Amino acid sequence: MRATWDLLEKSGGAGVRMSDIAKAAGISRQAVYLHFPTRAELLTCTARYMDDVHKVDEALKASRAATGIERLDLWIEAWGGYIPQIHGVGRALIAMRDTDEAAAAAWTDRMQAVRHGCEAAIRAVEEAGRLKPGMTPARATDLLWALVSVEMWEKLRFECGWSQADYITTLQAMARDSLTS
Amino acid sequence: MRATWDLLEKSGGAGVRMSDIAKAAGISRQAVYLHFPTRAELLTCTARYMDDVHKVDEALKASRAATGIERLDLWIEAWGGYIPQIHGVGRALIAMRDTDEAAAAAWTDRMQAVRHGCEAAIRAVEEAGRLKPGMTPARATDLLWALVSVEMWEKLRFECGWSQADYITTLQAMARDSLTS
DNA sequence: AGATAACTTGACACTATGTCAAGTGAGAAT
DNA sequence: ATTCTCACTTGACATAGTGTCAAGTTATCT
Repeated sequence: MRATWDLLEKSGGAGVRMSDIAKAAGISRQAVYLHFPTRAELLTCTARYMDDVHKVDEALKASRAATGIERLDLWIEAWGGYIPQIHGVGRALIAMRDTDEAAAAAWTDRMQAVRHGCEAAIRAVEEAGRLKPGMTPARATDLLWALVSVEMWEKLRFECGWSQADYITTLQAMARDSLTS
Repeated sequence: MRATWDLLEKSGGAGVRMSDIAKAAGISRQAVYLHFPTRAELLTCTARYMDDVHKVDEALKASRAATGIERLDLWIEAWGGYIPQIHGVGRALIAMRDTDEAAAAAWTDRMQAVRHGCEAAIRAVEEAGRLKPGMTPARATDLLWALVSVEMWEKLRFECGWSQADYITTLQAMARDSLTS
């Protein structure tokens, strides 16, 4: 899992084969399959392992403590700050989605967790009476979720050349402008 | 190209092999290579063919005639309305990006054209003096471009279950709220 | 009658994942 | 001291899809 992590981080998630991972781990390609039945499984286990090492729960604690619009800001900062760290594995999983059922399910599952974070942030805004008029919580959650997606981050960060700091502050502003009053 | 189009439209862009396309076109798999050297080439030619058939230029003409914020609205409506039609081919090209250099270049090229549309729309807003304070044209273009990306459309349309009409009106509102004053 | 273009069939190379079988070497159990 | 077990090794193979190549067929044009 460490080898997978390193390689995917280095490559940005593309072009990493089972044989590359095996070589990096110092074992034979076949030996990898003694631990993980498929590539998809190796990837998802690696993702979970990274969550543990990064102590994701703790990192998101700060945003959970806040209320109202501040909670929205902190959520974007927390999750948006985590994206770069999981980007390699995420990219690899996203690429496998089209052909591999298990990879699709694993990624959907992870993104569902992110969605719950978005939902909670929007609920905090609503409870503070600051949800934009005409906007339902469900719709606001959808929009926020799409806004903080890995694909959006990739686009702004790499294709548009934004810095990570720009990404965070601009997305915070955009969420505030379009979801709150 | 017609067979490719049909199959990709039906499948949503995944799981369409050269042999499927050949069969649908009523020729042998190898014969496809007499017309298109690679899968990537077939896909990009099909995309261009679709642009021709759909008369994209004409469809975007309405938005080009408008000014100010109306132009932004019309641009989102025009391009956003075209996404469903090219989605199959787009999806297939996006999926190939990671492994195929040519596919990556072809898709980037197409998206660059969309970017120019975004740029023009933002310029119209700026010329009307309605660009959000603190927002540069470049940054606004980046944001609009990311907002109207195919990936964002897929997420809202399929993963969130929005209707096409919802997608258009909500994105228009979002762009207005976050990019204009 | 012959040339040409658009095919056909069949075989093959390549890449990557995943499987299988037989063997090896180190440490634990007895 | 022997045997057992486990984590590995090597090598071969199946499968799926793309792309290539060679040889043959068929309709049409000259």
